[in-house]
Amino acid sequence: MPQPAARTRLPRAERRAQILTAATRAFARHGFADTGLDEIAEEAGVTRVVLYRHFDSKAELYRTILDQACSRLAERVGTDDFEDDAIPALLGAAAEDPDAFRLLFRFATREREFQDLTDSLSAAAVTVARSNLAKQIPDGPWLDWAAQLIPTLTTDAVIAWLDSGQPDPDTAAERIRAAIHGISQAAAQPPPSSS
Amino acid sequence: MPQPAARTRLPRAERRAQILTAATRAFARHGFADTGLDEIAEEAGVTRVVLYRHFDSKAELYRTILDQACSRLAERVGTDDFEDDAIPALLGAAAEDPDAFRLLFRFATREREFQDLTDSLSAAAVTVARSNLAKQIPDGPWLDWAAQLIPTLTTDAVIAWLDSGQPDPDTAAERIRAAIHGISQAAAQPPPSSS
DNA sequence: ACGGTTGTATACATGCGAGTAAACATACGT
DNA sequence: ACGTATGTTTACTCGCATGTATACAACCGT
Repeated sequence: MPQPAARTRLPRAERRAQILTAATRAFARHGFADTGLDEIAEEAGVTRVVLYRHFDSKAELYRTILDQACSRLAERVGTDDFEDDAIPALLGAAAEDPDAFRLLFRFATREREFQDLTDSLSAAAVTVARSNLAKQIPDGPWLDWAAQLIPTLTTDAVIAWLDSGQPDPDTAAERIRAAIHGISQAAAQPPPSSS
Repeated sequence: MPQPAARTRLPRAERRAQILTAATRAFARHGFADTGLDEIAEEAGVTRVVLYRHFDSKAELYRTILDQACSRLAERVGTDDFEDDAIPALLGAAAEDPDAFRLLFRFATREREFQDLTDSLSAAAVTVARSNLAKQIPDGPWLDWAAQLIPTLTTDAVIAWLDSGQPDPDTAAERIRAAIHGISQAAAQPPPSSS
């Protein structure tokens, strides 16, 4: 039997879970629009028909994945405020499910149809960053600049950390913190006295 | 005449150019897949049919835009090496055509069908960053990390600069440079001797 | 005033991926 | 051994955005 890959026939709940992880992996490569159902089915080692026995549509499957990812993230990092240990928490979440993290921050945040799911997240991040920076940076474009840049820098740094093989998380947290500090320092430079 | 918007009837070449800029604006909002032809047509103040009198397909239109954007970028920044004035050059290019810049770095780099157009660009950026960092950072995951992160940080910083209203470009260049420096410093920290 | 160019309107063609249906196959619990 | 749950196969339907065809309208140079 040259088919050692997938053990067929899982109980419903497990199959569902397995489809979710497989789909997350598949979507994490090219996002929603550029990932076909057949691709997902193949990734799960299953026929396209089976997908529909567990999810009503491609969109519902995707939303389920995104919901789950957001929930887990909120669970680890906290919704409202970003404590001092937010970065280690973020790294933890990313390490726990790298595909979900990549999917969320590399693709989902840019996808029209699903921005309702990610907007609150992003907006919150920017707001928090902004309020943290407000102590050091006067109101104006440079505050906007830093407040927008820092959240994306953070998630990009985490993704780069994943891509580079997840070296020591404590060091990573330290360095990401330093990078963020670098930005806020840069933005807090002596007022743009020009020349 | 309740139609003050678009002056109709342009000579062919100008119409083509106008379509290109309008399409760039439209695509820059949600990328290739999530932007319909009707949206583009409306943005150009023209019927969908007219688009096809100038371009064979949506894909060809998109590739034309991307080609142009890449060319202009290369023209300003240089293909091979990143001189010291690369950042001001990048800011200049972004200011000259913000939509194209956003389109290129926020969407096109993540779109499956067009990665052939952007991959060389991205790959070059990472390589250059890497060689620049190699002086300060030993080979290993942290070098990978910084080499991947710095290019994306740079383009994200430029986009954030655009979004915040393009305050003084010289200051911006300075601050982006500082942010980059921050990353490379962070990555060059004393070897991960760990706790 | 005429011929070509540019644009409009409208209706249609087409393809592709999502989604459905129905018949068959086989593991698994009991 | 039997019935149910799970999965496969195959062959569909369907919607929708892309792409096309045709006839009409108006501007523009000469």
